[in-house]
Amino acid sequence: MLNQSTTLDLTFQALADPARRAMLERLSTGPASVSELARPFSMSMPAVLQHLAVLETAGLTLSRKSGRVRTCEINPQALSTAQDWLAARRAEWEHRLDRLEAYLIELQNKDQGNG
Amino acid sequence: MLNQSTTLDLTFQALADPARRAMLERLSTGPASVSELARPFSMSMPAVLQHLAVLETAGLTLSRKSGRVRTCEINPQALSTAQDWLAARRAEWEHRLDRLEAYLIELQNKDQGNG
DNA sequence: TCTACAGTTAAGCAAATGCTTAACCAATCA
DNA sequence: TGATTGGTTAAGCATTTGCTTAACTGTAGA
Repeated sequence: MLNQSTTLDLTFQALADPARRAMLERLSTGPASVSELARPFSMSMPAVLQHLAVLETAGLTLSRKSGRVRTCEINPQALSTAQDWLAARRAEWEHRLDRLEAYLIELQNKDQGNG
Repeated sequence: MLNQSTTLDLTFQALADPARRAMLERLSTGPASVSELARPFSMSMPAVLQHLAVLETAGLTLSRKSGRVRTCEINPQALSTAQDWLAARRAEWEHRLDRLEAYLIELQNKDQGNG
């Protein structure tokens, strides 16, 4: 098991490329072979393989080879680490904004009391 | 307004670096100056500036300069684009798994009927 | 068996990243 | 006014990334 920081590095890095996100979008509707994943792109096969390796290393996809066909699919546990991190950041600053708002309302009420 | 793909590229790319994530974590608890953000790192000032530029270009942070101090803060609208994309992917393949499960249960019931 | 298909490996290259040092500007403060 | 603080710019450099072409392996079908 890799540490949290490295997992996030690999995950966000993998998601930072439009070709890799397109592949993930395709895979999120069901498994696909390497050449099926390659089809929408005007990119050499080795380039596609490299993108798939990035996704798999990040733990976002899984693949198995049967005969001469390699079938790729989404790793069901994936994405959640990234989602969790984003949700945590969001929760923190929303909490802060809530407190700020509460403080400003409190100030306003005091002002009215003094007016 | 940039197109969706470019926004996602910049956002995920920005989030792919542990130093930038640490800065965002700090900022999610409230605004901070550049040198305050730099303090936890053994990194030159220009390096910190570059990380902050990446965050700001991705729209994840905002900053304003007053006197000689630049104050940075989270851009409240940020993160949501990334979160939305992740949530959509997740919804798609969970939907697919649900259908697969339903199909398998159906098969099982038919088998029992035939047994 | 021979041929085509699906995938893989290796080598190389241009551009992008993440960092450094050095020099510099502008706002405070003694 | 002169030193210090906070930030900025420019230039350079090693590494990584994303791609290419060329050569190759293993499987399947005629």
